[in-house]
Amino acid sequence: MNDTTPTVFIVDDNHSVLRSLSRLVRQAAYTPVTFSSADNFLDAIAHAPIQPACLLLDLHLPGMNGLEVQKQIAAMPAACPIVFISGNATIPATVQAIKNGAVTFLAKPFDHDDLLQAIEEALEKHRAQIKELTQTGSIHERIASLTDREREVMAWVISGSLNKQIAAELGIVEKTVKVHRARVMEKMQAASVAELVKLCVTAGFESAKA
Amino acid sequence: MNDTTPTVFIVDDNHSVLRSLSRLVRQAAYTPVTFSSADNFLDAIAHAPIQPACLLLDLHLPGMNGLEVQKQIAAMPAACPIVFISGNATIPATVQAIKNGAVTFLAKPFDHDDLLQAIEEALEKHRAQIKELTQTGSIHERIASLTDREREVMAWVISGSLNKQIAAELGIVEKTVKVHRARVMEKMQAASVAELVKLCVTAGFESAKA
DNA sequence: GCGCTTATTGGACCAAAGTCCAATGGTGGG
DNA sequence: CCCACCATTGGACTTTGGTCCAATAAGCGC
Repeated sequence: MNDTTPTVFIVDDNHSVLRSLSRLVRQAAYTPVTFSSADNFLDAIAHAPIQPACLLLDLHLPGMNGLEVQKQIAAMPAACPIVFISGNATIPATVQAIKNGAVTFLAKPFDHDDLLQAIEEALEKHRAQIKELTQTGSIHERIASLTDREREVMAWVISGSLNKQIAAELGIVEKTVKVHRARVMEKMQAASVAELVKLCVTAGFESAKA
Repeated sequence: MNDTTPTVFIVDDNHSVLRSLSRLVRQAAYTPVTFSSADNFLDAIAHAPIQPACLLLDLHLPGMNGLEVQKQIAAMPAACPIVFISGNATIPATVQAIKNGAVTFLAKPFDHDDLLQAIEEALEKHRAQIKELTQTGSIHERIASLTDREREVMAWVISGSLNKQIAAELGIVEKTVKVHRARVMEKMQAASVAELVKLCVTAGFESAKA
């Protein structure tokens, strides 16, 4: 699993389809990994390391609908983008799939170039997703390293409150606020209030304000 | 045009379709406004006031494709959400429509409830869009009221730079930076650097940093 | 109990930011 | 030519923030 070629997961209950898709993917210099059922796939990726990948998913699967699979994958942190494939797709299903974030929906028979293009788009999307995730993840770690009091002080700081106002709000002395504030800046690795605010915005940390 | 009932634009080249859709919309307590060609519609909304609305658009139009219309509408500031309608839609067209932001894609024959639900979703989306727009619009106005120099100083301020650093960067004295800075805070109606940063973030104003 | 973390506060001090005052020079329009 | 706007700077002063030093007290796990 330590190769540099992106992984392309393929889930289809038809083995001959799996084989031909697999061959196409391999020829495009990707690493195909096939599954004949949704459950197998979900089990496999649940514990897999995060790396650029995408999923070619048949809409019609025995037992579990493709849209169901999509929903479950979307709930995972580093959810990989999905390219739907189906022989007899309906408009409503297509709409649902795309609205839920699928990269595209290919109706069989499809052009091979369309598939490769879709895969590339999906991989690019996943790369951006992973990058985003590692960044915000790092910020969340820093926020988690704060004590409750420090988080509380930070919430007031990024709301633009003065130290004395924060002190009054928390019922403590301004000096104490300064200490917490200094710890916050240190732990958050922010050199200025401006940077701190940006970190909190990208991490979705809400500011206080009574 | 000063009613409180949301407007539902309907564009279709088939007059009987227009009539029946119009009737449906009216029964749902919305105000239908019909157009038999895309050009007529585009002309009409180009100068129309901004208010909650949505568009029921036939994919197949004489002269201009529905997706083309979508593209042109998307380029407008307060673009209203689109609900596509088509009798013989293809999967690729559906994918494209949704990826470009359409609320949904209804294939004829469709359930009346589905249409009404789609309209409601589109209107809700537009309301949020308008709200967002008025907020960011107000911020953009304030940014526009700044002089070039003030904008420049603001870019450095929200990057977390100290006054003396900004001064060095712009080749001026710290005192001058203070003056510009004060003007920036006043014009931007920001009580603190934290607020200023948030305003710039929501407006998409990028911070400096060599 | 001892050590660790956390929250709290004090004092002294410096750097930075904000706020008044006032002034000069350039530029463009009426 | 005068006015309005803008960028620029100076001085004096207050407020605020940041940084050292150090200390006390509560809670918690081994």
